[in-house]
Amino acid sequence: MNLKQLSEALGLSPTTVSRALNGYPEVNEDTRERVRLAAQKYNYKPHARAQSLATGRAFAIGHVIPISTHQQVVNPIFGDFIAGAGETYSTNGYEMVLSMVSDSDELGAYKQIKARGSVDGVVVHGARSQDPRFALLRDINLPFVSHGRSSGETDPYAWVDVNNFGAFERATSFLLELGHRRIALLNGPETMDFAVRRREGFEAALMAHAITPVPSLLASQEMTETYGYREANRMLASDNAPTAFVVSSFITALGVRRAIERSGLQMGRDVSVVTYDDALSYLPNGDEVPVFTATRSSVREAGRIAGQILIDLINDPFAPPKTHLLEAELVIGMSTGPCQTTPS
Amino acid sequence: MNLKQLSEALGLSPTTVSRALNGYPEVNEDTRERVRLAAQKYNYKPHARAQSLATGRAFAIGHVIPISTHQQVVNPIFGDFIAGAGETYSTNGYEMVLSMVSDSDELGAYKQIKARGSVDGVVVHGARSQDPRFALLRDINLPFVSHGRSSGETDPYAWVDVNNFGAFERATSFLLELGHRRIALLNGPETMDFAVRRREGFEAALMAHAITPVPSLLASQEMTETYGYREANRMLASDNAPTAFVVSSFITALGVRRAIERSGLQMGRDVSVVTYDDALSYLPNGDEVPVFTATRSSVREAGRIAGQILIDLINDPFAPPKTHLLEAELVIGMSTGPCQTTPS
DNA sequence: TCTCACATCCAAAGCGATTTGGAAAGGGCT
DNA sequence: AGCCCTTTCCAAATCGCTTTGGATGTGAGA
Repeated sequence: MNLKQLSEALGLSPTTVSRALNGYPEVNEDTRERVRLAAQKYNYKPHARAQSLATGRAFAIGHVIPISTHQQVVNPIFGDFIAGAGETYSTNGYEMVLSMVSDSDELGAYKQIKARGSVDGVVVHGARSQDPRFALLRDINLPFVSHGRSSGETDPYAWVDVNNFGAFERATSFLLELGHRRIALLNGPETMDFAVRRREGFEAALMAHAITPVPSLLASQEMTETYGYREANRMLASDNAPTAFVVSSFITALGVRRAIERSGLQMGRDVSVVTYDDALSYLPNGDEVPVFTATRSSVREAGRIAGQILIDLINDPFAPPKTHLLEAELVIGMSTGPCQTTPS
Repeated sequence: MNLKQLSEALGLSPTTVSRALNGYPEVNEDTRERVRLAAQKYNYKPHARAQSLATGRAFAIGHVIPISTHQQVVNPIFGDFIAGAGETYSTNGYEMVLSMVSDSDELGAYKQIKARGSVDGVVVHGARSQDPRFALLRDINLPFVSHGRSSGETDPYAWVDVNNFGAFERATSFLLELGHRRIALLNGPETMDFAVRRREGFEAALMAHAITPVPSLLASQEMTETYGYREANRMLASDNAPTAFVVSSFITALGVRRAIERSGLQMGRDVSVVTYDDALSYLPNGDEVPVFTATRSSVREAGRIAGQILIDLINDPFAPPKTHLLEAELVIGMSTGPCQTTPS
């Protein structure tokens, strides 16, 4: 059933039917109601492609997901993020189109998306410190919102981000107050902007206690479970092992816990762990009482907000781009306790 | 730059330019080359929406991701699956459009997608045993491929699946051969077709050793980490605790390991675990030597194959629908060993 | 009665591609 | 030359919608 057929069935012109359904004022309310009922009865839905050709708007938003060319790792937070964004889209009548692209030809992917005209805007995933994508997107005039900030950027742009600096400063301070002095950081890859901010927050907290960070207690890699296991093992076996870990990802923290237990130690008593928790739906942090002490912020919520900011931007391209800084909350779990060893 | 502008720049008609680019024979090879070069020079890409309006094909494939209304869990395998499908799409010039929809109005989502004409076909995620989606999709004439089979279906349909029965029969047999007799199964929700097949494989192996399954050693829920922890804890604390676990998901297996270690036992020595492993990119099963003994099949590969099957089906709707059964391999890790306790 | 404003509806022209049905030019044959 | 067949190109219709610019009818005011 298309518009023409529907209009014939109603004895009206396509113009009137279109206007009735789109809420234009120049149509009688009785007629509008009649049209509405008929549309429902015949399950008429405007053909999206035709509609977008006529309006010049795609009513779709693109997500370009970079996949690291070498490691081929799909970021686990991605599912929950787009679930959040998807909620926003569906309530606003938008579709979501996805491109998985190896990060080497990501820029080309944006150009192509723009030329093909299949989306009204894009969400930039995994902002890096000096990120060439921002300049490109401005250049080709494609509205965007970024998940994560990019420190290199001077011009304003729309973003959603977590206060990574604050979260890691707080997590580290919490451990310091428990008496820990040798604290390790298992960070994400520092090509990512968020990872840089997290390290800075970590270091700021140490500095405030007059402690200089030890390079051997810093790691920065793709955040897998085995990464946590391997690095924690290495550090725990070293000469002066850390008494506490700050970890950038829940999954990596699972690996850290495995290493701790493999060493015959007990997490929370012998070694403390604070992890960042994206609140992934399939990785809840325990039931009533949290397993890990964690700085937590829902990535799904971030997705919801990002979607809304982008839609607002598309509707009003000349408004100043909105930004949203989420604060991570510190939840106390069973993975932290006072430092046992007397500081040397 | 659109087709008309490009044709004017070339001094040709839009018709000829279109034909040149689409490989039609009625155009001189020299002209074709000239057109090609100009298209490249101006970075001309056909406008996807216009193209699909004219051809009646969207060159896009839909994925409807059901989110369990109550628990709001996004299936973790989803990211890797669509990464695989995405590879196939991009090499074939297709886009991927995603809808996250709460499973209560999933059927409506398909109807809407069809009416809006934004995709040429859909991938059905998470096939259930009696699954109403198949009838609906046939009814509205929307090509589809299913990830997972549906036992209720009698008519042929396209699918990709893992030999779940075989994988769990094999895993269970492996444990039986190690001397285990009290074996627990932590399964996924048995509304899912794959979960039913897995239990059947598990039971078949037990039966072959003349063992009747014990209800208290069976669990069937959403496959989170805490689920594994909770259920394993409960079972290990019970009167006659299992000496081995068969687990339906890597993430759940992490919870099982946590429970084992919390009980002061050692995995692989005191209690054995075999898990199903979807080979998620961010959850590798150890480095060189696998942590878990596992039946493994890459869900990303499944995504690749599903995408190809669907595209083939779209190109030739009257061909018999293709199917693909993946075999899971059994990899031996450190989580299994001979049964220590003498059978009672 | 005539005029004007307003409410209500419609015909036709886009949007940017593909595709049908020729038209024009060139070459081979009688 | 005259005819026909190829080769090479093009004008115009089409896909399903929106939107511009009227057209028609009605009632109020003069």
